[in-house]
Amino acid sequence: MIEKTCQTFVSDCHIRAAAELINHAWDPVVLSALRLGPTRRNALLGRIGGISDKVLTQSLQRLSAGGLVTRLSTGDQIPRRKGAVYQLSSLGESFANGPLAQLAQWAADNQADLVGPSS
Amino acid sequence: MIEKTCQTFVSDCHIRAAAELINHAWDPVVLSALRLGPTRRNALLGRIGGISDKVLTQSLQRLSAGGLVTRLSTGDQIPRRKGAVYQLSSLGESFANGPLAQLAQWAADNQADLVGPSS
DNA sequence: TCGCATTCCTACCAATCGGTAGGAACGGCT
DNA sequence: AGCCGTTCCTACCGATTGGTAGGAATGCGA
Repeated sequence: MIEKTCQTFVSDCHIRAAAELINHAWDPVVLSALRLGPTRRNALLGRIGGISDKVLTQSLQRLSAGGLVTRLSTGDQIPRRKGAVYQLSSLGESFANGPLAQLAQWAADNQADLVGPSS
Repeated sequence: MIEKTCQTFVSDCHIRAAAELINHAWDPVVLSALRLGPTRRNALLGRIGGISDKVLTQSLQRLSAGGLVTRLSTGDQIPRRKGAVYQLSSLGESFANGPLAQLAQWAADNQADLVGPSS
């Protein structure tokens, strides 16, 4: 999908690559929440208000597969462990502290001018 | 939806507001394409490869409703005019040249480390 | 006046996303 | 051993997204 669209509009085809990282509603929020440091799943559920159990799991899986988030199994690699901890990878950190932080900053600055669908 | 989730994780709830602007796959691409200047609909269709007619229309409507894009009716306000031209509003320009450009830049810099779903 | 390109809309359709509900595997505690 | 909290999965559901196809309205040129 990406390769094909890159034949035109070459200079900005990176936008599509980056957009896929944040195309899911909760992914940016999860990444932002992880900026506060390594966090357990359940702590994320509480810190992020309104996210459902399943979606958080899927989001973490997506972000892990994309290399933005690392799962620290406290003991071994067996899933469904209790003490699993998620943290930003170096790539995820550069993303969350870079463009994502800029995005949030811009939204904060232009809050008054934003016409959200729910306001 | 936003108001409720903002009760927790307040400092970064702006991320959700900003995320809604780019939650649709093609919106960031359209905004990027408009950075090159006021463009007619059909020119956008050609410049952006792979986007469908309907989706571009919807994207432009969304972005216009959000105040990021302005539609310049060459003559009057009647829709379905031939010479309609779209351009970034000042808000859209600050968004496209700010966080969106940063996003693209980051994606270009980290291109090698990105594991896209289609690669 | 007759096409023709352009803009935009309206069905449909498949795929996906987020949500709820229920349950399974694992660890910790008593 | 028994119970509970945590992590994660599955099955279903409604809503939304993006795509295709077809058509309507407008303006332009032959």
